[in-house]
Amino acid sequence: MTNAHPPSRDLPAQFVPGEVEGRLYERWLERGYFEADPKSDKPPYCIVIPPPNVTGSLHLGHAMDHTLIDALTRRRRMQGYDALYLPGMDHAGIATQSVVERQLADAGEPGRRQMGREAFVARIWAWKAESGGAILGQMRRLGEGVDWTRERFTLDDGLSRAVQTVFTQMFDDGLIYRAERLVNWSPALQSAISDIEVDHREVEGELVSIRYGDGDDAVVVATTRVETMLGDTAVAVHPDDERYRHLVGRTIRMPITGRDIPVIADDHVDPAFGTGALKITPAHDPNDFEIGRRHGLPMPTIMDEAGVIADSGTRFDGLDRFAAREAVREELRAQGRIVEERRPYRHSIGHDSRTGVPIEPRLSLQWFVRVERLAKAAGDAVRAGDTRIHPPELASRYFDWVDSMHDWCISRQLWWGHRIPVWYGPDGQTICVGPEEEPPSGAGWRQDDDVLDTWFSSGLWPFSTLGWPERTPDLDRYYPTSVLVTGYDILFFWVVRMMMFGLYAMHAVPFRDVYLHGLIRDEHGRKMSKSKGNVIDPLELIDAFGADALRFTIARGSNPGTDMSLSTEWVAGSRNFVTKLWNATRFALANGVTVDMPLPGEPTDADRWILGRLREVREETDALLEEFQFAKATEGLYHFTWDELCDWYVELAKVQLRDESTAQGTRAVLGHVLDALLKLLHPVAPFVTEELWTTLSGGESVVVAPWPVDAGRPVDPAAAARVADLQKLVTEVRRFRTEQGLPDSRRVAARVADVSGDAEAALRALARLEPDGDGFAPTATVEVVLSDGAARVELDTSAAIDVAAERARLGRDLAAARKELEQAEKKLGNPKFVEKAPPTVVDGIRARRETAAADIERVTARLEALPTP
RNA sequence: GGGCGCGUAGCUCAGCGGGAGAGCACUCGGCUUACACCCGAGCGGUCGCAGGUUCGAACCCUGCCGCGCCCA
Repeated sequence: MTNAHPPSRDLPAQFVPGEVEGRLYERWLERGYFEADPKSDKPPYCIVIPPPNVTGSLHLGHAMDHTLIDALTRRRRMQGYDALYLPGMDHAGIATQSVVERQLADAGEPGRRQMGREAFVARIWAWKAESGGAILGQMRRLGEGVDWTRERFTLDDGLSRAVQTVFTQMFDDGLIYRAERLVNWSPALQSAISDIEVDHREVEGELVSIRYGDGDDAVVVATTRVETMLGDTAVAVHPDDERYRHLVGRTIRMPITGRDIPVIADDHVDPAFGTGALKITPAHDPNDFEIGRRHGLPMPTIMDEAGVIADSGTRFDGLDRFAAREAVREELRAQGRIVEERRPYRHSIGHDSRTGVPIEPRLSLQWFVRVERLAKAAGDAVRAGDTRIHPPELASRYFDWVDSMHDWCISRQLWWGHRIPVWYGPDGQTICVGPEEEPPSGAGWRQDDDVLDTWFSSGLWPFSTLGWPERTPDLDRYYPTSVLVTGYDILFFWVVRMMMFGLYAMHAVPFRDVYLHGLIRDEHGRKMSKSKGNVIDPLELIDAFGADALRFTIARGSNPGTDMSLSTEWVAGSRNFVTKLWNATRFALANGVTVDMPLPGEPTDADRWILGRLREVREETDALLEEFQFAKATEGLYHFTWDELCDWYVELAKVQLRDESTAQGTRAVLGHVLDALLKLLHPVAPFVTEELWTTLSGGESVVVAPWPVDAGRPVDPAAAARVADLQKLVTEVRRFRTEQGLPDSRRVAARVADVSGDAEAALRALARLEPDGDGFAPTATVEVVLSDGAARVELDTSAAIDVAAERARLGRDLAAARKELEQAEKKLGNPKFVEKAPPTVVDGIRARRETAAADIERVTARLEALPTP
């Protein structure tokens, strides 16, 4: 293999992320590693980005999406797939329009209505050009392996064509209709919004009981929105309610408006609730609307788009709805109409999820998607397993939603978005104009003013980005996409819509797997919010600790469907891990390690052990990643790297490297393990692994290096057991030293019995023991029961030992062994246990009993041998 | 009100039928030629409460208490 960049075989003492990340990323782009190739003979793998809003900047939620998607696609690329991570952004209708409107207001410029539609939309485009770049820059900082040649925007020409095409098809299929309905109206946005854009929250309001009518004909009704009485057109009671039977069919005179309204009987009135009589305001309450429809009641609208009382024919016209509430209440009070007031009265009301303003149900003419058939298909596809939801617990939420979905209001009274492709003619014609058709011209024709809900276009994202409605090579190859990665919070907003549209337009699910991650919270599990001041900016974390550290932290915390807590300390911990990896590789390089050296024909126990562990870890990592278990996979690699490779193998390697007979084999094993480990870590920590792997291997790039399918060797249980014994022995001697206050710098003469030659050399190095020379006079003995019998280390501490400390140490050992013996004997003393438990379990307990008994005997002897004070 | 989930070491979490774990924090000792962003040794928990199933329960079942989320 020829190398464009001959490796320099050594590394700076410190990894400084800021100095290498940009350079590496540019190199990856130059070489086109991230560009997909539909003509390739490799199997395809595709993930489309959940498009961030152009308004914003990357927050930790995005960083999580992006880290996980990038990890999945990088791994597949290494596994030999033609992997496509497709980037793009969402025009985010309401959010973006609001931002620009606020900018205009702040700058004291004319508002959008004064500017006019065309100028205002042009203004947003200009702003988008400027702000859209911020996110792209942040994605590069995170190291995302996206195919920039395929970047898309929900409002670009191709995607707009896709929107128009789907709209037309659905219109022709009768799946899109226009109707006057009571919709969720946001007085703040002055637009309709869909059900899921409404948050229901408890508020402290008031419940006011009002008397309508007089004398025997009086009826008391209660309401939390007194002002709506201006739009009342009936009072409803239950047909079987004796209290009101005499009133049904008669009229009752309203206070303030002086209108006579009918008393009607309707089964839906709950006679047990309140007085059993209900005021009916059909144009301003969903239930009242239904009752009004059933009884053919008039439906006067008494508020305008901004929530200001209008056309009520009363003096309250012009008052904001909340001011009107007070004013109407006071007027009623003055007229002696108020029977009771409960305040505060806690009840749940809908709020516009974007602005937080209470929703005003409003009767208006809007466009809807008839969802029944589409939602059923979306549910069935998951039931049939065509798309799998991870974690499965969240599938039930999905089913609940699709199985009881209401028609979707898709028109928005905004300007920024896909304009509804419907034209109205001078004689009342309504025609839907497809992308290949010319809109009607001539006097009296005009296009619908509204734009589509943003989620309408994001719902098409998995195929519109691949070129639909054209039948492009990309579309043929990458649809259905492989996985969708997103937060569970937009399961309904987005995932359901993509399922519905994908099945409708493509007749196939949009993705095979859906991985739903949780939210990133602060270090105490609280939601991050600007008002709490606990928001962490991912770029600051990248600046402080490097992109790899942030990515590693996110991956390590991502259990399916579960929120994670994150603090700078955690990211610092990941940075430390990256540093550890860096230094381990530096150690290898300094000792002449390269990859592809032939593994030793006669590996040492340590070699066999670490190669076996590598095999196991690689298999676990693969299995976990296939199940989207990012946290567990990452955690496993963390511990393998730190606790096994660095803490033990590298230390043992130092001994082996000093010995001619094992030095070369050790280099080969270290090279082999690091080669595989760097590859395994690359998907989550791309920068540091690239820098280390290219230096170590001289290879072109780990981005395109093959995934280590054959890493390691089959486990050698005997060798593994001997290494475990050695670890136990070393730890026990270290413990003795610590208890005796013997610093590491102080070598202690020791005589070792019943330990193999190799192990003894390792023990002496790791426990800082020196040979027993002339005049060796042991002052203490450390005994350890190992898998094949007891080992003994006699130590000459060259002074009287601290007997009290040693007595304490042995005392703890004795207590532990006694507890162990007691537990084992209790179990074995239970005949039912011996009879019913599996033999392997019983044998295990027996072995523990024997070990404990031996420990007690040994420790007791040692204690007795100690000099008495 | 319905549904889902969670209560395990000071904090954040993993473990989900057979010996209570991790990271951080804390204590003690160390600049041991990869690493002080480090090394070594430790401290720390009636696994929310109460019943039940089982030879055996943090783990399965039931109830209760507390918390979160989604939907009404």
